[in-house]
Amino acid sequence: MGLTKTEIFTEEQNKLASLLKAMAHPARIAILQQIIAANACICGDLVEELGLAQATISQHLKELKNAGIIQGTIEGVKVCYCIEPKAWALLESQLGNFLTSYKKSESCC
Amino acid sequence: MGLTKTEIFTEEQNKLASLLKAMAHPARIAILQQIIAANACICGDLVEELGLAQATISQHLKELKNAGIIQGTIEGVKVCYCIEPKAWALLESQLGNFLTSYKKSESCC
DNA sequence: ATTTTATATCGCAATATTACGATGATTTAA
DNA sequence: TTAAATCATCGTAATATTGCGATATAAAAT
Repeated sequence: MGLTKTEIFTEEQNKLASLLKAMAHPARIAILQQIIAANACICGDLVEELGLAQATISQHLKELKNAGIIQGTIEGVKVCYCIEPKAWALLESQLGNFLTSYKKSESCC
Repeated sequence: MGLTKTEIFTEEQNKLASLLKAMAHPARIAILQQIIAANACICGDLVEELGLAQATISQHLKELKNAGIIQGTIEGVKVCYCIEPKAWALLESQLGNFLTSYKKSESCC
């Protein structure tokens, strides 16, 4: 085996899982934080900021792109990355709903 | 290789990543939703609700437990699972901070 | 004591992830 | 045209994940 049975879950569950999966790595969290902190497109100075090889960073960026969380535009020799506002909004709403759906109750272990 | 270089990231980045990773699977999202929807401990009727084998569900529950997101208490023959309020609160605050740190700006691609 | 019920663990096969060196592609500079 | 800079992709090794049957464990019922 080794492959997730996506058929048995809802569209929403699968989508949320894939967004979370894309973020579920410290390097990718760091990348997103840098992009957000720059408050603009970041032209991959990420290799120097993080301590990972260029190929590795590129791969992480690809995963974030595939998940639709970021987008990259070619700017001369460089490529500028920024947050995809739609995906981020989806994440905020879906995750927000999910997280706030739990209310601490006393009738529990 | 194949193993994450946790040393080069902050404690917070690693912690958030591990929490996200634990949730980043449709089955585990479904499990959490069921636990939350029950608004109480759920005594593993999960095997019938989801379409996965008992061994698989047990494994997913273990991962959620290892991440500290849920806790299980033995109740006779059954085991009752519920959300770990502390972990959930951490998730809400950390993820909340992270998600709201991005403000859609126009100076972007 | 034995059986039933509910859950956990083991072992395995298939696949996915992580990391990186090497190489390729593309645009600007010389 | 050639060289430099920047990023993507390929190939590969190490490790992790997913799923499940088989089996183990432990409490309750008989």
